[in-house]
Amino acid sequence: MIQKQLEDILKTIFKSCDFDIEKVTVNLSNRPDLCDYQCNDIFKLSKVLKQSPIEIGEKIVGSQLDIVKKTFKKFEFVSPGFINMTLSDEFINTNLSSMNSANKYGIKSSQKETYVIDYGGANVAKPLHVGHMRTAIVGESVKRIIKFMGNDIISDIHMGDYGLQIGQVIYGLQQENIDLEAIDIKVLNRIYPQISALCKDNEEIKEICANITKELQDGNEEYQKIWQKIMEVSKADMRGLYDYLDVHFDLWYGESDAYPYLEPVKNLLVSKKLLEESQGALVVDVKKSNDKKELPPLLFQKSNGAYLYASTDLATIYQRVKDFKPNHILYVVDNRQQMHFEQVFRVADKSGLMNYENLEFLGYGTVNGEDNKPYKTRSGDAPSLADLFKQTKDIFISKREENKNMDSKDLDIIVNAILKFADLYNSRDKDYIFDLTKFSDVTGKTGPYILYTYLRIRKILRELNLEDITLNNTIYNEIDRELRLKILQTPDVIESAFQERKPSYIADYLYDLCVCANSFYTTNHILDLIDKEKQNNWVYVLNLMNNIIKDLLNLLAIDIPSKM
RNA sequence: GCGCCCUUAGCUCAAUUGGAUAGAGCGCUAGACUACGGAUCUAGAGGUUAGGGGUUCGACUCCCUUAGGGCGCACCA
Repeated sequence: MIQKQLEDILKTIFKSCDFDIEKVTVNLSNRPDLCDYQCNDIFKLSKVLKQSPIEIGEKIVGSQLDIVKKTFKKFEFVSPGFINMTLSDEFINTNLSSMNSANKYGIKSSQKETYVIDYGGANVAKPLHVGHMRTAIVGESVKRIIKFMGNDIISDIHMGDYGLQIGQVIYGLQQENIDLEAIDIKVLNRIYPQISALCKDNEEIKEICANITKELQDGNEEYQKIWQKIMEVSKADMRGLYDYLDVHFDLWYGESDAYPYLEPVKNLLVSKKLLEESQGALVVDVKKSNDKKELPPLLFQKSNGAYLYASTDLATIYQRVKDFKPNHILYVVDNRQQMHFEQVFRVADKSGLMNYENLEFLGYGTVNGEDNKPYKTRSGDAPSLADLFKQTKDIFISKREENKNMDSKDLDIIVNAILKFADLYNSRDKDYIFDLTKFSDVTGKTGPYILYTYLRIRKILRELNLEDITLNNTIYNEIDRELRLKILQTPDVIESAFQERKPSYIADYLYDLCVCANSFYTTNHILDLIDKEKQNNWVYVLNLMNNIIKDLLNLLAIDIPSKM
């Protein structure tokens, strides 16, 4: 919240110079050699006031207010229109200690709101792959960030559990005469790809599978029994994988849970006169006059009476509104579904279910291999998550002889750190290249590097008594100052990660913080310091920093091993 | 064909949403310790931000255009 504080201070100064301005923006400096923070609003102000930037700037910088002396070591105007701010030691340290004593580093949650977040999106009876890992990792982090900001958030895995793939699997099971009791995850993982491939070039079988699906949805008892069993087996398997990733859902709902709400939604659409018939199907028009390209209508009900993805998504919104009255619903889904959600959101808005702006599409990019195509194993399949975890572990172990003797729990934590940090430091909405060897390195921008930094600092802190440590107003050297300034950014970083729904801001910042920490560590010895006051101050700062690292890692759902 | 997204150092990515000299990691080169954990740190080289035009005090960022790539275009999810 440093930026906000500085903005308020600047506003006061502007006012005292008779420059009445509604909003002042302060940014982190992009010239750290010149200043810590900067304000670029003079240009805008000069346009409004029709005065030269220099005139305005000089006047502001010349302000004799007490707060200026207190806050800044240097407060300068630089042509053509920058206000450069270098913070005073007092200001830095005061803020550090209030961060240390405040709950959540002094972040004030705005008004508390209720969110529903939809991520995971696993399909029952289909093996999970890297794509599912991405939504799980991103979604879990976004969820934790929103919760950290003081909101209520309900997470829903929203499984694909009632679609065509179920019909396909039931068909496959019947073909092979597999008993209910014999259905296990191995069978499912084998059958789905088999039948799915078969359907691609056999219309007849596809038709049969579609019919089975329809009958299942209509309540066919035999199919319901098989479906129950598939659900049971599949969910148990998913749970294992998600637990390993430390990803947890409040609700394990799926499409099937939305079925009871299809009728009410249909009635709603009818009452609003939105439903039209088109080629035997029921659709909702979603065109807008300013669309560059005509958006196809949302297909609500097939000509054979069956419901689709879009219809259950609407029904799910209906259900969520009824159960939780959320202010926001967030969807962490593949970028390729953008158009689908655009249709759904428009219909939700038109029908009065939920406002368009409160439905957020958080698309994520594809996980690609080194050829820049979706990540596949050498055999050409999408690798299963379980295999991926094992492979990551093996690669990490192979990095160093000592790793062979590591505690297996610690190894699992590190595997998580490797995969999550690599995923999250990339922008959510962009594709990224999946390179396990690189990700599991301990040097460079990786999860292990962060963990290593944390652990070596912790080692020092454990040697010392942390009670009664205090902070005075001294900053001892350049790297010390750099570290303290870096730490001050924490609340601003969390805030913007929340606003943009971008965990990558946190991952990026964590890395910067650790670089600072390591640099500090090599320059300044602590344990053998004779100057106890200095030691006391540094321990205070490092302790605060490590608490921050731990909390930020937690926002990325990354845990800390006992040692590495 | 139409629409959306992308193209930044050899490779993988940033750039606080229009600000100053475009930053990191890997790789490469050269350094620093009898180690509070060297799985570290300090330097250096490396760029016409795909090409061209425009908007303005100022453009990787906005607009137009050309080229290349990815994705999507109603009875799958």
